[in-house]
Order: sequence, then structure tokens, then C-alpha cells
Amino acid sequence: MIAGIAISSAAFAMDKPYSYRVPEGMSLSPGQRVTVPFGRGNIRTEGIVLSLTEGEESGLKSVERPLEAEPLLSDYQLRMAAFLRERYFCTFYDAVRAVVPALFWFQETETVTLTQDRSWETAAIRKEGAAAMLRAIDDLGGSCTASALSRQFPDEQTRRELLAYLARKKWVRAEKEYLKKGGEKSERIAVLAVPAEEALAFAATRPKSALAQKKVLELMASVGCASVKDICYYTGAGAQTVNRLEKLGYLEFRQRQVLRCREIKPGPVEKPLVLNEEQAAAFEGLQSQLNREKPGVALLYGVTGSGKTSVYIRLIEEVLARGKAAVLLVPEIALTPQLLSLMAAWFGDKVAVLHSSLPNGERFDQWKRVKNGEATVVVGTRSAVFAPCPKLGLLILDEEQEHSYQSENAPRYCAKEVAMWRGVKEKALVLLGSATPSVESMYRAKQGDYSLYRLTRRYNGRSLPEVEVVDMRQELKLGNGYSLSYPLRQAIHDTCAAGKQTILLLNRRGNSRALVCVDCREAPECPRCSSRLTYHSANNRLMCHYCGFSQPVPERCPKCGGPMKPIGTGTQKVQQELCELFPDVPVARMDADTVSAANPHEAILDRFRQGEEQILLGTQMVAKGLDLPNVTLVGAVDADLSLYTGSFRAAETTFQMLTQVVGRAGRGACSGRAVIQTMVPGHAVIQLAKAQDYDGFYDLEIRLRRVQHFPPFGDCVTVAFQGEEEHRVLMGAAKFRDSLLALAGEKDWNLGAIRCLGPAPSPVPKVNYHYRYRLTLNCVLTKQMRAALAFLLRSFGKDSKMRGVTAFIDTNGFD
DNA sequence: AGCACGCCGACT
DNA sequence: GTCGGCGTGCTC
Repeated sequence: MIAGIAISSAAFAMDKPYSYRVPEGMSLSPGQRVTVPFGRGNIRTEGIVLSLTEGEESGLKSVERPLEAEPLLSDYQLRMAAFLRERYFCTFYDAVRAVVPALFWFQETETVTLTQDRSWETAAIRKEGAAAMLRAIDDLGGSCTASALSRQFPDEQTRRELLAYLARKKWVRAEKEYLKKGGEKSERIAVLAVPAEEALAFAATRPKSALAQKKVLELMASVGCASVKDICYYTGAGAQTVNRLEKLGYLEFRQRQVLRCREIKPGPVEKPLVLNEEQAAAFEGLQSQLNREKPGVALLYGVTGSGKTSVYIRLIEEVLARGKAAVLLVPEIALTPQLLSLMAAWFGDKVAVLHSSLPNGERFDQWKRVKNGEATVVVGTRSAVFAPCPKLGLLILDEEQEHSYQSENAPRYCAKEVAMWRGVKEKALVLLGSATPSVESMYRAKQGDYSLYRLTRRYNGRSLPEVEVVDMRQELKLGNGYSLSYPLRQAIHDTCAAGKQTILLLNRRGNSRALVCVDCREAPECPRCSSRLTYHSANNRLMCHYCGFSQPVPERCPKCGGPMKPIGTGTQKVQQELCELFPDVPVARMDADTVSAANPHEAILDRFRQGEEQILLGTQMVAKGLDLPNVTLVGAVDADLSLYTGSFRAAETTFQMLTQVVGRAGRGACSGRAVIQTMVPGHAVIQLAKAQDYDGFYDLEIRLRRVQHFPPFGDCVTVAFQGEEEHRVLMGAAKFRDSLLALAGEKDWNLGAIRCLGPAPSPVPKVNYHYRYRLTLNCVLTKQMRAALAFLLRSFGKDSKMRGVTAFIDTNGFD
């Protein structure tokens, strides 16, 4: 018997099934994981059995052993992984990692054992550190894990080199073992066990040698509670420092709370659910689609507040009645507490919640409940599209236009595309819901590829808010240097006077704080990346978002010695203005700086909902899915910023964001009002957003997309390159472009027209000492085109001249 | 990617 | 002589 096996360590260029002999007496089935010897050195490697066939076995290596008795992947999951691999230019293993939760993975540990040959005890060893390492292993009983040596040999490179040397000398034997990861890991949270003053006083008495303890105590005095991982990350202290402080009684450990998004508590429900005429019509149409042999795809276009959720619920009931399961995907779990409690109220313990910030154990339990058919209603984020429902009947993507359905790391899949694939394979209905559908989806619906249902009536017949556009250029002429225009200030004033609430959205990118020199205006940059370090007041450190580098705040500018001053985020600046203009009005701020594990969105929103503050100021996250009945005014502080991101989706994103935020006003009994501040009041997108004219926007945008060959008429493909030597990365990108254009010229490949821009530096040109360049392609991603790109990517990986440069492909991404 | 193999210069 | 440098090609 011959097994076709996918190898875990295979790079894209060499990722293909490898044939191994199945030894007598070993029974294997597809989807099972095994260890096999691989490569010249016969390194023990993990693999997954893809196929089993009879054939000529001579000259083949043998499968070593299965890693578990039962196959890890079902046939269907194997096919899904194969689809991901083919579609998203990733390896088979990357795809598998997306399909099954991480908990299944065994930990690979390398053990080192001294051999019989103890000649090293007397030999003169020239290699530096080698003798010390041998003695260290001997002290540990002649055998240890490679990581146990990390204390004495902290540099991984040196450690590996030394081990390789000792193995060559045949003094030690290195073996890789696969050990099941220890139980259900939950994160340890440390809490200050004494008053902050006491902790600080104790810190002050500590000698210089206990600097790390001092730092940890200072951090904890300011934040009160943090995960042990975070503490180490922020202060640069080791875990043992934290443990010691616990022993000394200054810290306490607690287990991390189970759900970041709060326990789902079932909300009150009115049963039976009464649908209005439009909802009923949509429901009936969808229900009849469920009955079809091929249910296909449907788009539910319902304006904000038109009650799409009621249609979802009725449809899910219908699916459950047929003995099938339903999956409801949401863009972000933390922003959808209302939807969650509604689902819990309706479907009780049939609901499973799947998302990536669940602790592993919890995630696995939920996953198991889905797999064994116990939970038939799955609510989750992007990765829940792989939910292992035995009988899937319905897949809903709420707010289908959202970026978060696109994965940013390998496999770079789009949950919408995966959902459609599953829909076809499992004969399940795919329902896309949105108040502002993406132009691609709307186009397909209008073409008749998807069925289209509209909900135009707002709940309780409420009218749309009245929208005012303010010309910020005019404001500048009037001498208003503030971010808040006169009309917006007046509106805030009126709203507060009426006892109502205001939401202010600051749609500004880079909402992080920097530290700037007062004299030369320079901000410290990350030594490893081309990015500014961001200032964190909690621990007084500068940190890099890309690579995790952190350093204490310098007192003086490293360039000119001038004084340093943090410059606030946009939100902070606006908050100050609000403070000046409305000194008596309490303001809640919600952005990357104020949201944390200790103070989640939920807590901020709850306080705001209860009326503790009258103004909520924040970044995009305030625009999403909130149902706050007392809010009658929303303001978009700079509405046009997202218009100039350079992405082909810029106009669409801006329109969607404005529509969303305008829809937040007047959800209760009172009618709402919205103010949009912009430098380009005449811009079509702004005007259409003002009029809340989706159809007008669609007509405009689809025409532009057509002439520019952007989706849905063509595809955008980014080929990214990175490596340590900048010129080689650039050369690699250029070479890839040339080969692509050469291929495009060959009739056999039948690729059609390709426009290729670049190589150009990526938006972040350097990350962790790796330079990044990219090509931007505009083409149609036909099967041939995908094959051609895969071929080029594979040959690029095999090209020895391109060593040290890696390439990857992202399709229809958002940047 | 990671590793062996092979071909060259520097030290025992 | 041999150790270890790096360039090259393969992985069932």
C-alpha cells in the first residue's frame, strides 16, 4: 500500500503529495496524521495522509507511525483544504491549520541525548561553547529538551549550531518528539494584591539588582490587572520575576475570564416573531430557495433598522426544523453582543460561539459540540466558516461587505468565497445580509447570479436622520481651527440640552500616539521596521506594532537632545476640544488607547448606554452595530479621510462607513440628525451619503469599476516579496514581473490582458529587518490565471538565485 | 526551508 | 592532511 502524504514543513514550491510505503500491519486512512522520514537527512516530519493506493513500493521510504488512532480530518475537510490550497496559493498544511482548530496540534519538542561515545570528556574541543553544552546535558542526566538548554545558550542560532556540531561529532543524538500539548491552556492574569501605594513603596526599597521587579510593580500599580504575558512584554521582565512577586504576596494570579465578549445572556424575546410585509416576503422567498435542489446565494439588502435579524431568525428556525444546522458569521464578535444574546434567547443551548479569541479549551468544546451535532446554530467570526456541522443547511454572512471576512495571513482566504464553495458542495443556502452591500454582491444579484431581497422600511416607520454636510474649508476661512465645526458644536449643544446623546466618529487612520521631539519634530522609529514607535502611557514605553520591539521612553531626543512630548491621537485632540467647549459634559472615548482587556468595548458601551456620558467619541468601532436608543446626533469628524487611501475600494468604504454611522442616529423614539464634516463637500460620494442614496452610489461606482476593470469586472492581485537584502527583493519582484509578462504573451496560457504595476515598496517597506516590495496586478482571475500565478510562485521558490526572498499572493485584498 | 554533497582556502 | 567556508540541488 502506498500513501500520498502532505508534508508539514514543505514550502509552497515543494508542496505536493509524497509517496510512502505503508508498513505491513499498519492501517491508515486519509486525513490521518503520521510521522515520516523526510529529506536527505531523513528528518522526522509530520504529514497528513491524502490518499491510499496500491502500486510499486520499491525505493520508497516507509511511514513511521500514525500520530493518532482516528483521522483528524474527514474526507470533506480534506477536500475543503485542497480547495483552499488551490485557490489561495498556500501549502496544504496552511490550509489544514485553517480548517481544524489549533488545539489538535501536537507540540514538537526536540530532545537531545548523549551517546555512548564519551570521548569528549578528555578530548580538546576547539568549538566555543561545545564543551559547556556537553557538560550541561550531562548535568541534566544525559538527556534533555533543546529548550532546556536555552537558559545557558539563549541565542537560538548558536544553540542550533552547537547542537548540529555535537551531532556531527556523534557525541549527542537529537530527536524530534511529538508531545500532545498540555491540557487546556488558559491565560494567567496577575492582579495587584496590595494597594498601589504599598506596591510602589515596596518597589522603591528594592535594590538595583531587582530592577525588573520594580518595573513590574510600577506597571501593575498603574494598570491593576494584566496577563502575565502582557506584563513580560511590556516591562521586558521574565515570567519568574512575576512568579516571585506572587510569592512575596504583592500579586495574585487568576484564571482568564472565559469570554472576552461577556457571558451571553439571553435577552427578552417576543414569541412568536411577527414579520412585517417586506420581511415576510423576503422570508418566503428564502424559504422556497431552501427547498431547491441547489439553494444558491441570496442577497438581503435591508437598510439600517429594517430588521434583517428577524428574517435570519425565522430562516434559522426553518433550517433547524429540517434537521440541518445554520452558521451565522459576524464581522466582529465583540461588537455584536446584542445579536449574540438574541440568538441565545431564541435558540438556547443549540447555539455555539466560535471565534479566535476564545481560550483553546473553550474553543475546542464548542467545536466538538458543533461536530457531534449537539450545537446546530453556530455564531462566529471569519474562521467559523469552517464550522464542522454534520448537516449544513444555511450560511449567513451578516454585513457581508466587511473587510474582516478577508484573512490577512496564510491562507489568505475570503470567508465569503469559502461560504459559497460550501454552499455548492453541501447544498446549503448562502445568505449575504447588508445595509450597504458591496458593489460586487449587488452586481451579481442584479445579474441574477444571486437572488435579491430588499427591506426598505425602517422599524416602526422611523424616518432616516436629517443629514447636514459641513464644508471644513469654509470653517477654516471663518477662523475656526478646531476639528469641530460651528454647526456641529451647535448640534452637540442642542442635543445635550435636550438630554439626548451624541456619537462622534473620527475616521482617522493611525490612531496611535507618537512621541515627538519638540525641537526637531522627529519621532523615534523602530530600529527593525520602517514604522514610528507608538507611545504607551500605561508603562511609559515606546513600542512597535509590527514586530513587538519595545524600549523605555527616552528623556531627550536621541537626534538633537531636545525635549520629547507625546502627540495625541485624533480622538484625544478632539476630546480636549470637547473639554474646552463643553466643560460640563462628560465624554466617553473608545479607541485603541482606551479599549483593553480590563476595559472592553462592552464596558464603555454599557456605561454610555446607561447615560453616564453624553458624548461617545471614537474610531470606526463606534459606527458598528450599536443600538443606542438615546442617541439622536451623530457626527463624522473627518468624513473624507478614507477617500484617499489609494485602494479601489476607497469610495465604497467611505460610503459604507458614512451610511453606517448616519444610521446610528435616532434609533429610539426620537428622530435623529447627522453632521458630516468634509473638505470636499461637493464630492459625489459625500453627497450620495448625505442623501443616503445607495442605488445612486451603486450606479456611479459600478461604472467606474467597469472602465477600470476592478471587481466585479476584473480582479486585483498583490504579489508581495520580502527578504533581508533590499536589492535582491527588488530584483526578485522585477524578475517575477518579467516572467509573468512573458507568460501573458504566450498564447498557450490564454491569460488575457494583464496590467502590472510595480515593483513598488509596500505600504510598510521594512518589517523586522525584512524589506518588502510588491507588484499590483489587474487581471481576471480565471482558472488559467491562477494556475499561471501558482506556477510562477513555485518556480520563484525553486529558483536558487532568488534564495532569501519569499513571495506570496493576496487576491482582492483591501490595501 | 533545511540539509547533504562537493569543491576550495587556512590552520594543525 | 582536515576542518569548515559557502554555492548548488533535492526532498517520495
